[in-house]
This record gives sequence, structure tokens and C-alpha cells, in this order.
Amino acid sequence: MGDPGDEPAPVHRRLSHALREQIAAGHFGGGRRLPTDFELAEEYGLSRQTVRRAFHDLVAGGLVYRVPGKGTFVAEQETSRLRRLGAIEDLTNLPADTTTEIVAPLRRRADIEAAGRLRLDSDFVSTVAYVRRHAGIVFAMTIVHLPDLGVQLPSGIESELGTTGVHTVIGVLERHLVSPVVELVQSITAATAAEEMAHHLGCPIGHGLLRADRLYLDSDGRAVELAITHFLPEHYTHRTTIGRW
Amino acid sequence: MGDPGDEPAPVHRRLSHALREQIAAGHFGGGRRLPTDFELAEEYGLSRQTVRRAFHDLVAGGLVYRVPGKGTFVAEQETSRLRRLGAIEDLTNLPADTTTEIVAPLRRRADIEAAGRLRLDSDFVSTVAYVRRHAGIVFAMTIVHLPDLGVQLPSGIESELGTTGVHTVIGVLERHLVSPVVELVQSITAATAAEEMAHHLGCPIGHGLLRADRLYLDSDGRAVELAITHFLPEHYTHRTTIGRW
DNA sequence: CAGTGGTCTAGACCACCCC
DNA sequence: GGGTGGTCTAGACCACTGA
Repeated sequence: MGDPGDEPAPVHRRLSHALREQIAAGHFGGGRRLPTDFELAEEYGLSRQTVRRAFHDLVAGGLVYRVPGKGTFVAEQETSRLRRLGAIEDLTNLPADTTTEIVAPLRRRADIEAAGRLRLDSDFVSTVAYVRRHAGIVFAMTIVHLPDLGVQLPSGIESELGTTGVHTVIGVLERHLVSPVVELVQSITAATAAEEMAHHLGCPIGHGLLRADRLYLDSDGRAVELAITHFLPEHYTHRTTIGRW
Repeated sequence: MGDPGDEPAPVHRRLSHALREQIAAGHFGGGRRLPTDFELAEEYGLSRQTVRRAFHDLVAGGLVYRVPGKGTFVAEQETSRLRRLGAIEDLTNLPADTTTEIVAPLRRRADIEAAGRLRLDSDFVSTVAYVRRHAGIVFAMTIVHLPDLGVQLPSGIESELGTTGVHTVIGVLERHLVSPVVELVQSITAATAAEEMAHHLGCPIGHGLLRADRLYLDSDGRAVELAITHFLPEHYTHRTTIGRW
């Protein structure tokens, strides 16, 4: 009943999704070349334009780049403190060498502000907090607010996010949702470290931090997660590229 | 000589450029509908696919949105402290009700770090600093570094950026460049206000600020401007949207 | 029902790269 | 010269909107 939400995705999107997964699995690692338009059109029985449409999305997300006369290549990994967000899927898995550690367990409680930002009728949200480490060094702390979803919250959400967790909350959560997450609205601003925040991040009180609010929306426009992350500017820079007039 | 750089832009890009300008001029103000694919194809003598390609860029930039069965509409303006960057052209004109005031005049001097980030052989850059106001309130301070361009620096660059200026430096500069600006690399992090910065921004020393470094590249890959802006978080939030799996 | 945007195909020409 | 990606065309079918 209602909308099943399982309308078949367009062919070009399924192709770009398949290519993303193959890239993530390292099938084209080390700057090796991807198949050409014509090869993929042949392999999947598609027109070249449909293949190009799929590549267009990957290029826009910064995952690959194309060179006229040469071919299509996997973009080099961003290293150290630079992070690029070009696709929602980049958020469902933590980058290599990054782990999370829970500092406040999942608890259901009233939070008017978070509930309002999640556009809930109720004032109750479930909240969990954790720190993120890269190469063993804490570089951020995240507070996640989840609405009362129709489904039971995944019971393993905490154990799955243990010290050596490699998934983000949204990555774990998404497997339990009926509608997929299709949009992320991100607001970035600056903040200063209060006492508890400074304690978890290992910085002085009053230290300048980068604050990112990320609101995840499913295909029905419902907010399914609000994540508020404070980054240590010494260890994290948010980078975006705008181009192609 | 060398490369003239005046290779004709693709038709779809010229169309999207024309539509951008008409939108900026208010031809489709107040959520009114834009022409349909077929109308534009007819008017410009193009195929529908080419028109769609032009619209795709505008949609990706967040300038317009399309509703199946209804039409194409200009996206609502972001208000107050939210700012969205979807296209380089958004940077060449200041938003409405925003002005600039020079606080340090243009001067040529040695700056190894800035020269390095502009990838110059020389250590000399020209630097100018100004504050930005919105509705009369200072919300940011920008330091702009310019390389020694082949051309004479526009003599009117300061007067053009007076108290009531409506152009950004890159907007003025771009009219004097041989190659157009086609790419912007932006890094965002947090910083704290030093004494002079705090003075210009009217905030306490040590106040948390949002710092954005913007490097503008022309079509030959040369850096033509490095702009370092510190924003007051109370009056500015950087917002981006990621979507469409 | 006509009109809209979303998708896909089949074919073409071009500039560029590399052999 | 063959292969690559970039562009453009002409036509088709679909789901959805709104009168």
C-alpha cells in the first residue's frame, strides 16, 4: 500500500551504481583505465548515450575523470586532511584508516530542537555520540539524532559501530529503511569547543571548530537522520570543487 | 599567440549561459515558469537533447528545478545567512544587499605562501583586503592575492570595489583576462580571530570563524586569484546539497 | 486529453591522443 | 589511422500533470 518505493531505477543510474561498486572494490585501482563507452554499451546492451549519462554522474561526483583521446580513469584518492563529498555513497562508508568510538550510547530522550530539525511531530529522538579517529588520532566528534522510525531501531547499531567500526550510522541505518536515502543537506559553520566537546576532542576549551550539520532525506522527503559533527581544523578541511561554466 | 583560448563553447553551454543571464535579469522572476524543452529547441533551432543538456547544468547548480508534467521553475532565493554555491557565476556578482569596503589597498609585495598556492615562480603577489556587509552588518573579511598577470592590473579595481561595490574581485578581474575562469577549488576550515581580524569583523579576539580558501583557475589551469575569507559564524552558514544517487 | 519532463536509441561528426 | 571522449541530431516511448 501507499508507495512501494521500488520503482525501477533508470538504466543509467543502475550502471553508474554498478561502476561505483566496482571502483570501490578496486577493480580499476591504481589509476588504471575503465572500459570505454563502446565497450560498456556492448557489454550491457545499451546505447552509447546511456553509458555516457552514467559516466556523467560519476564525473560530477569526482569519482572518475575522462581525458579526450585517452580514456576514463579513477580519480586519485584524497589524502590526509582533505575530504571530498561528491556522492551520498561516500558517506555510507568511512574512509580507509578511519574508525569510530561511541562516547555516549544510544538513548531515547526529548530534544525539541533536534526533533524540529527532523520535522517531527513528537519531541522524542534517539541520540548517540561518537568520536572519529584517523590513523589513531581523534579529529571529530559526531552527535547523531534519529527519529522514531516505524521500524525497530537496529538492535546492533551500537555494536556495529564499535571502536573498529567502518560504517557510518547512515550506512548501517540505511539497510533497515524502506525508502532509500537520496538527498543530503549540509550546513557548515564555525563553533567553539565547550567543556565536554573539548574533553572528547582533546583540545582547549574555546578552541575553534568546524561544525557540519547533515540532514539525510529519504525518497519521500522524510528526514531519517540529523548528524552534527565538530571537526578539529588542524586535522580536517572540507573541500569542494566547482567548475565547468 | 600560443593558444587563443577562444575556441567556441559548446552550444549547450552557451544556451545555459544565456538562460543564467536571463534568470539573473529577472526575466523569470517570482517562481514563474521557464520555456519548455520544445519551445527552446524551436527558438534556438536545436534538438531537444541539447536543450536538456543545458537545463541539466542549471539544475545541477541549483538555479532551477524541473517538475515532471508541470515545467521548469527558478529556484527560490536562499535567504539571510544561508549561501549556496552551484556555479562560478554565483561568485562574480555579490548577492543583493551585499557591499564591500576596502580595508587595505591593493599593494604588490612578497608573500611566499600566497605565491606558492598560486603556483608562481616569483614570490611577488598583489594583495587587497576588504570587509563584506550584508544589510549594513559586517559578516566577513576577505584577503585577495593576485599573481603578476601578463596584463596590467585593472587600474580601477579599487574604485570599482568601493563601499557600494556589487562585484567581487574575480568578477572585475575576469573581464580583463584572456582565458576565462572555469574552475574553483574551495577549502573550508575553522580559525580563530587574531587582533586585526577581530577589529575589522567587530568580534572578540579568539572568536571562532569560518575560513574559506578559494582558488580560481582559468581554462589553461593557471591560478588567477586566491581569496581567503573569514566569516562570522553568526551571520553566515555555508550550505550544500548532495543528492540524486 | 494535450503538454511536460525523464529516459533511451541509433547514428553522425569532431578534436584529440597515441602508435 | 584507429581509438577515445565531446557534441549534436531525430525520433521514440513513458509517467505524470492539469484542464
